[in-house]
Amino acid sequence: MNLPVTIKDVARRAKVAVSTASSALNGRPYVSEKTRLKVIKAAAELDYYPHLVARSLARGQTKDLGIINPIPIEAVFSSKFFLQLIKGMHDAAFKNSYTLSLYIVNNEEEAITQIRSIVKGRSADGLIITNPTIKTSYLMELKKRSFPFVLVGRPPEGEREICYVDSDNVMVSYMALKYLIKLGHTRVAFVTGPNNFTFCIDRLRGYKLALEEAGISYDENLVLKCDLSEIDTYRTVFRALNGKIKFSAIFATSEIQTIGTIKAIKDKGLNIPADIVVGGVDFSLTYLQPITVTVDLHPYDLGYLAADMLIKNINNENSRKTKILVSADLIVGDSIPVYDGKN
Amino acid sequence: MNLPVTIKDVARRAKVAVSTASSALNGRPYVSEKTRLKVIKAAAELDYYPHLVARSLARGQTKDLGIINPIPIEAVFSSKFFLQLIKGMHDAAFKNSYTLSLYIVNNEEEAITQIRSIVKGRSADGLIITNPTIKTSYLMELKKRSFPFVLVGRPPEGEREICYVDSDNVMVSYMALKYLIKLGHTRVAFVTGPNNFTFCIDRLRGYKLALEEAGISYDENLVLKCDLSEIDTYRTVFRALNGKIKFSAIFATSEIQTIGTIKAIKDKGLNIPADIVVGGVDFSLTYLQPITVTVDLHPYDLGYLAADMLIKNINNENSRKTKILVSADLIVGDSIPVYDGKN
DNA sequence: GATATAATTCGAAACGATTCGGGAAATAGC
DNA sequence: GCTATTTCCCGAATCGTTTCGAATTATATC
Repeated sequence: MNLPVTIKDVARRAKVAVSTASSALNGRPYVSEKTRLKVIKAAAELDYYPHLVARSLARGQTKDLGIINPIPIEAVFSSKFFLQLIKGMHDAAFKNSYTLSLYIVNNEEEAITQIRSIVKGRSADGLIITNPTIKTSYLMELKKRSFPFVLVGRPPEGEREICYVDSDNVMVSYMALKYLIKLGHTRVAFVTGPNNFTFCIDRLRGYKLALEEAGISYDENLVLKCDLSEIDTYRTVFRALNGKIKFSAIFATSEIQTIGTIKAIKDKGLNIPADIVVGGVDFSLTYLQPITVTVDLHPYDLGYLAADMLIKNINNENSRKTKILVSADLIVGDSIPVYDGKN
Repeated sequence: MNLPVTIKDVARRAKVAVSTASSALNGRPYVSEKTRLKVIKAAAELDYYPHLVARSLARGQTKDLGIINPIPIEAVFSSKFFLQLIKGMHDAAFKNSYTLSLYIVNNEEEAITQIRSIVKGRSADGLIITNPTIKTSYLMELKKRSFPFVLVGRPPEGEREICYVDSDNVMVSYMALKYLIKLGHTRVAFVTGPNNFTFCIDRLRGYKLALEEAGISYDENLVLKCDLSEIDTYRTVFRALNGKIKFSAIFATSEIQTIGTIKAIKDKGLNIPADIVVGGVDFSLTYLQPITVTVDLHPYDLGYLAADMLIKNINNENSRKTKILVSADLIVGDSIPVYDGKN
């Protein structure tokens, strides 16, 4: 009992051909108003809903966008940045009647397998890849198959004609550093991630640039490299605070790292900003600890624009635009927003 | 150019029928070793990969599990609980060659629409619904269509024969409260969520039970209800700390609420546990503030078991088991684990 | 009222796999 | 060496849509 009702049943009940029923339900032209109503009525009476898989096969598109994040999810999942990024993507997708599939993978290797399966199995119409690294193999493959995809983050050096949405990452740290330097800090620790992430490369570049411009010599010891997780950041910063390299300010280059940094400082028993001045990225005052300066990357916009760009690509209305930079905003201490879950 | 290669191409190249090629590639019996190798070779040479949508249609199954969380994602997305829950589901799904689709919705209404689309459009083989509320309409619908689904959380009172995986939520708060009472606290504030979530109902029950057993009278004013977000918890607790109702300990009934609670206390300038004793759920010491007692719900297990149960349901090997309770563990202060991203 | 044109409707062929049933070929049994 | 089984392979049907072109009907034109 309770057999699934197909468009055939609808057609039969409305006494029209299957093709007519299909046209009627999809609002295509050349269907008289009379039969359209007849079909719609029949469909409603039967509680008909199209079989999405069958539709995908027939139309040659899934109306689904895949999201792949090739780094451990714990390094990303608990951040407001990622949350807002996803929300932005969701809204853009939803507006265009696309669905979002967030694929869970544990590392880059799994990500590559997953990408291959999606592309070759055609289970999504396009792909958004967040946190791209400098690895190019899978990008090449996507390009070769001309499968639509968009990066959130800059592609590896040398890769041309790859669509991406990114912050101007050089600018991000440049702005923040410039501000900290203006406040008189000459020794600013720089917390960042591994060098295979393009955004880490760029932000280090911005850091150096600001120092250079201010005539401050670059001290490699001030660069604290850790993986992108909160716990590793926490440990690294804690260790640095106990070390002999001194600094009066510290700047962390991602939301999660900012949080890890703050926690390390507090656990060390230091006061912010009395003992040490903190700068961060995407840090929002849900509560607690104000910091001196933060950079807002507008993750919602990044996500929205990425999904939107991808959809345009899929529909070949890309207008040749292959790159979108979302400008970041410097936010000084007392105007750091309270995060309340809204965008 | 670069036309997608189908099984037809493989069959042609291997000089066999399409059906034979299919059987060979799917490892079915009654294919001679010779032709099997021939087909596999041809497939490899052509870099063949099955069209997943077509396969789904033919097989009548998508091999995909949908996950729906009918509350705002910000109330869940940034928690380690949810992260581990998802990881558990992923691992169980992966092991059984299922894929996971995490649907992003903003509220219960959107969730219901989404569920309907998935069920009627048959775009997943089963559904995991987290954080179920007492609303029953969509559960009825799922049941009526006999669509496989599993709740993470207890179904609404009175709903029979619904599969679910849950903690023993009465026990969760009962245990914690009992411990706090043993420490001498008679006035314990209880931070919880709205009464339309089954787990909130149960945990309040456990709270009352522990009080009753200890002969402490229940004071409604000590129950701090807020929505499940960190910010609302923060505000509610902060307000309570400023109010005239006094309490020596406070227990928060979810990870996010625990965090919000701690932050409020610290911002209020109080010391934990000197000024106030804190108990929480799923709180892990990534850093910072030790608390007196926490309850570990084992979210990874919850997720794993939920996905596993769902898959069994889909394959009709459910062995009549409709309910799994994962027992929670009480963890006292100095043994609260450091969260490092592992399970 | 015949013809040209436009509006509808329909049947059939896709989409790319899987699966069922039947025949051909190989093996087994005696 | 003949029949009875297996084993193997194939063609055709199927999954539930959409879409293309042909066929039909209605409307417009003169």
